Amino acid sequence: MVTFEGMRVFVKVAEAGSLSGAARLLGLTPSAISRQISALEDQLGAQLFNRTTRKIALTDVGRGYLERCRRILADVEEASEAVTSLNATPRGPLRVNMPAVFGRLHIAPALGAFMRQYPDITLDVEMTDQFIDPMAEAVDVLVRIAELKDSSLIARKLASSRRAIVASPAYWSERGVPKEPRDLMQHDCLLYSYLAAGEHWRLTGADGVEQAVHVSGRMRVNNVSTIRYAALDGLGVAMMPTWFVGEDLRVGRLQAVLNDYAAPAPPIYAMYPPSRHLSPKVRAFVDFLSGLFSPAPRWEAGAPLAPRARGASAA
Amino acid sequence: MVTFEGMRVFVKVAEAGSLSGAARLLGLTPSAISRQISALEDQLGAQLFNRTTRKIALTDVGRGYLERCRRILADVEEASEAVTSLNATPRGPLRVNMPAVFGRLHIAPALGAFMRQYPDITLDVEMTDQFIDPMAEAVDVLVRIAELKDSSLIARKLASSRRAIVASPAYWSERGVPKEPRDLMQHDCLLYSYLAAGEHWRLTGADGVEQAVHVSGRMRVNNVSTIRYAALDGLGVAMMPTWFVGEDLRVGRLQAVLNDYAAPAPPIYAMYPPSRHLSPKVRAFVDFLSGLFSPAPRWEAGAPLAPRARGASAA
DNA sequence: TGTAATTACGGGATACGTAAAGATG
DNA sequence: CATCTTTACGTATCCCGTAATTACA
Repeated sequence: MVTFEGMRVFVKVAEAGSLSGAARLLGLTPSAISRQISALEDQLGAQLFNRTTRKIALTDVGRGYLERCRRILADVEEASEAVTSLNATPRGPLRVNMPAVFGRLHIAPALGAFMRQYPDITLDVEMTDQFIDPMAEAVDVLVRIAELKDSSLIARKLASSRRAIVASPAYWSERGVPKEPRDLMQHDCLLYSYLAAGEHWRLTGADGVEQAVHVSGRMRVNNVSTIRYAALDGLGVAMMPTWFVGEDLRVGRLQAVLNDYAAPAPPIYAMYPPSRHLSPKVRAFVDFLSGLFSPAPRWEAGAPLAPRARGASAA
Repeated sequence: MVTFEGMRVFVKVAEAGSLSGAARLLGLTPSAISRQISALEDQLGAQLFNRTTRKIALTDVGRGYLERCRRILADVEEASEAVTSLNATPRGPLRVNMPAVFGRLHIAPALGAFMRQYPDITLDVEMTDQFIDPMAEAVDVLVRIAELKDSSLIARKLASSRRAIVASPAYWSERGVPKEPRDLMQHDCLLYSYLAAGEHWRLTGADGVEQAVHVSGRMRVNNVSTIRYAALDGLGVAMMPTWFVGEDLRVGRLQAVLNDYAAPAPPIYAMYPPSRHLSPKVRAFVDFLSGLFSPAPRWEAGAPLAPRARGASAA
């Protein structure tokens, strides 16, 4: 079958007017050029050049073929450049999927800046909390808050998070502030029923020892927003990710206790299909997300965490 | 550099929706397909497919490239077909060069039939008697009357010819008919000055013995037509190619003697540049010429050659 | 478990360069 | 005689198939 390289050689020979000249231009030997042209002529079943041992001249057929070849070679070049330039500046549809609450709180407010920075990107944001298959759903980037499990996706850590023990200032004033994890057993705790272990809160002390405190309360909810509202209402103590209640803590609507104890919280990841040639739009978005949470996520920024009330634990 | 074969594989994979499927369609192994796609992606510096081990899906870049590839491959195909179809039916400009006298006598009268048989051929007839370089002059076919000499051209013999000893019936009546070559020494011979050996006529008898007869006369001309007119006028004996005086002999304006002796005359050749792929228009014309003179050229067709007058050699 | 994609490895086809021959100005 | 085209020949490279690996349904 006729080959791209054969066409290029043919055009070069026609331009140079000789096989030897084309050979010099292409950095090959005349024999290689001769064979290329012969092969092309055989494949076409027609003579492209009239040749003597001294000179060559295009045939009528060759002249017509030359024009077509020039056009085709230009098209090939243009196609390659289209790909690489498409690849150079982020553009085109970008489909991202993120958890609803986290997305609304920490990503959505910044998307305007992203859209302004990359005017050729069309953003399609979907917020769902269940994990999805990015290949099947044609999603380019996935934001997930979860411990990394084996996956066929590339995961880039955007931020870490921790859980805080929070309640409203009114609640702490009324019920007292716990000094140690076990004090929580005396409190009305708001339980997150999505986790099976919802009734045990695990806290790791400064000494590295983890304690599991059995907590109880009158409300069990599978929805973090409901828990937050309950906490704001002074209905009890909640253990919530800092990314979720960071603003509440900063403005003092909620106050955190036992800040010397660490509670595990899954990090936030951006995930995307693996490929040796990462598309610029995906790279741009992931870089954008990464910058959003570095050097430190906003929810960890300086803010009053602890209640001012110093009352002892309630009776 | 990106290759047509790579493009074909890419399109097939996109159509099949899987590397394995494309491999089956193309009669190759999945590994070959995988490498082809990987190489294409490397050359373009961009990902064309999102892949898992189970399925592949075009990227946005790949979708765009696919369309361009389809277009390019169609153009390549069309260019090849244009060449082969152009090459299939004789068409286009055909430049032929032939000797003026021979052309006018034996080719020109038949060109009408040729033009009607090949309506797509544009004929450009040039009549010159000197040999030309078909490459330099952009001539496709050359008709020459000459002994074949080393040449870079393909020569196809169209017809053979011989020389005849002719004079007008009146001349033979007046001067008598020669019975043997040496009788010619007693005649007024019309000499052709183009040949250096014009003053010796070489005749080969039935026994294969060649005799060189020294002839003389009062006219020496470098132009066969002038010699013919002189012969018609009864001015003397001429040795002329049968293709030139065939008609005169047939109608009896001239009569030939010594018909048992053979005189050498160069054959008629069609010549054209060598090429492994002979263009149809050239083939058509050469075949046409060949048919024109076979099985026997008109000038050798049955005709009265010998003078009826049986008078002995003149004194 | 079966199928799909990828990678390592060995063998064969392809294409190059070198060298020589033929030819032309 | 210098240069251009073509062909023969040896070699290096490329590319394919086989087989093994990994991943996914």
